[in-house]
Amino acid sequence: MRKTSSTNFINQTFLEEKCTLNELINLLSKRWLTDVLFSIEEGNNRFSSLKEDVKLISDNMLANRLKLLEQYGLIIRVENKSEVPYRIEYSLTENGEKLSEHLDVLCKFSEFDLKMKV
Amino acid sequence: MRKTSSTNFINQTFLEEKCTLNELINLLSKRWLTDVLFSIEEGNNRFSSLKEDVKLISDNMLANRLKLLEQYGLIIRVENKSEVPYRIEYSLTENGEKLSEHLDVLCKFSEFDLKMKV
DNA sequence: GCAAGGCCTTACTAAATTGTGAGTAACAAA
DNA sequence: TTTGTTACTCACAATTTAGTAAGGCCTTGC
Repeated sequence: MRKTSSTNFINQTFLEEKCTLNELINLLSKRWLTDVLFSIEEGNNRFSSLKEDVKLISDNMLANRLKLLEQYGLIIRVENKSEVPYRIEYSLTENGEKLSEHLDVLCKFSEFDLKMKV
Repeated sequence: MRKTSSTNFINQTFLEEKCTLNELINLLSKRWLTDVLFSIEEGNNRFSSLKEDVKLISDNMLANRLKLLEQYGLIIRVENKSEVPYRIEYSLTENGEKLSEHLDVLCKFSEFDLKMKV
């Protein structure tokens, strides 16, 4: 739970209200989040296959990042409770795909142009 | 100082090595950093004018973000010690401008397409 | 000589994020 | 009836990041 009276919170809110880019970057900066997004895009559409594909991620983090991605409308979660065995599928929304394309561009930039830290 | 033996550090390193995008996002996610970049782009090229323009930022943070931006080759710092009064100027590098353009695109995406948190 | 302005640095504290380990609910197969 | 699978949840500890307050160094103006 965040402490809404802290300077930390106030400053973040100030920046997010000034420009939505700050909110997007805040989201993207959550560890594993973009990796989960890309993994879903590559066809890993179940909790278990994501966990296998995104190496080193914990259950806790995976569940949390999936929830965030869903809240922001970047992925959708579909329950197939009738199926046996019990099965839930994730897939990118249109916005999720758009974002992924933007990230590809940024990725190329970082790969070829950004001078990395020493 | 970071503790290089922690899982936290190991995981971050793993992700950055897997894809440089993660390193870029880590950089961008430092609070105030993109705002400082944009402020320099808009012509605020001195410590004091940046401090005035990027509201609520502290000296400490501003100095740190300037250092980071310089390390990553996104801005350059020029000392004009001969000038009176003593004067230091910051400006974007070519890469800094490229990045700024990429961020503009992302900003539009976040503004028009991203569903924000409730 | 002393205060003021510009550009930081440092030590410290507060708060946020990430990781760990255990546990849950629903269903099925042995 | 115990065990296994899938998809999580929760409390807590470890780590990292951000903010605060004070001070330092250099130059100029009075």
